[in-house]
Amino acid sequence: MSLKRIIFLVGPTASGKSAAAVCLARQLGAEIISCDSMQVYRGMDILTSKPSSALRKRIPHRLIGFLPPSREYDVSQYRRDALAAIKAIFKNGKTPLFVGGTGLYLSVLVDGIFKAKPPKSSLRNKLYRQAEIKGSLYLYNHLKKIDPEAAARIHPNDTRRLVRALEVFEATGKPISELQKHRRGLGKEYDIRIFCLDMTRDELYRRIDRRVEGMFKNGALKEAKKLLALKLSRTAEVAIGLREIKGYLDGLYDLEEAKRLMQRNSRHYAKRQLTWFRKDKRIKWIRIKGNERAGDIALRILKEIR
RNA sequence: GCCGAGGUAGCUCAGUGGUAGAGCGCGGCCCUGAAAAGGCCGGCGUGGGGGGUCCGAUUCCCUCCCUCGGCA
Repeated sequence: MSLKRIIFLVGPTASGKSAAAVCLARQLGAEIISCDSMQVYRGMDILTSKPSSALRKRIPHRLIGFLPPSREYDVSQYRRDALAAIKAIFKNGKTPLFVGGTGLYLSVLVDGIFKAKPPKSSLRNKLYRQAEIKGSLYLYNHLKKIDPEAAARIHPNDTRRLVRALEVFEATGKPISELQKHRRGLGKEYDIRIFCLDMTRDELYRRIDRRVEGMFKNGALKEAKKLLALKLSRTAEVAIGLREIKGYLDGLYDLEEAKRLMQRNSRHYAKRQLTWFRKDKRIKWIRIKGNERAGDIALRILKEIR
């Protein structure tokens, strides 16, 4: 018996995933599941370039805009929700097609995550306070004693990961490096195909600049104002665009500068995404030329699948 | 045309008689419960062109070119 198939279409921001995905989904008889840490939030539409309602009418999309931006959300919850979505799609007799640019979400699905209880904010806060008072090196040296393997992989300045490793140890009594070895992802049970859209850096950066330009024409400022008035979750509040526009609203610089910063930060983000995808050798790269149309891109991917 | 200031990294600029830095940009990388986050690494350079002095010039001298101010 052959394994059921799950397709992933990933790529840096502004590479044209959404449109290509809908074309591909039609050809495949697939339904789309978003693989994006920001598009889960309601009311963050322009800033996250959610697929248009026209696209979403053509093919069902899941895990988009279903959470208030005040709600905390993380990889583990995403995994749970994504697995449920996969189940539902198979039940419909369709193929799940994941589309998005959040590399961590992708690998947690494919490679799994170790089981753990949700982090306790009291413990986490305590560790951050320690880092602030005694410096992250203090945390690092502590980690080195209890989990040298993890310490070897984490840089002494990477407070976030140091805190996570220590918090896991305090909560479970086991080193995180040990727990991380026990992961089980979709890769074992399904036929996983991963495609990444790719183009020259110049072309990608041009698209990013254009996209940000378009966001402002479509009301990014108004959307950001509305969001900034809310109490945002830790994830939602760091969406590209919010900090930059807040600076403008606070009178630190003009709107042009806010736009420039958004473009630059999006470029940096895209670069990090590419680094992440590059190291995953399972990925099949789809090199896009000039202004290749979504339908043609989908066709090329289809050919690879069959 | 004359006077003044200046031409050094993609940009803005610092510095030195022993082949050059900083910030930003840019490039590479790490990453598994905040990931559009967080962290690490890298100077990427015919020092405007040509000539001279000197063991040695980006630095001193001459000349040409260019830019910006002022006077015409």
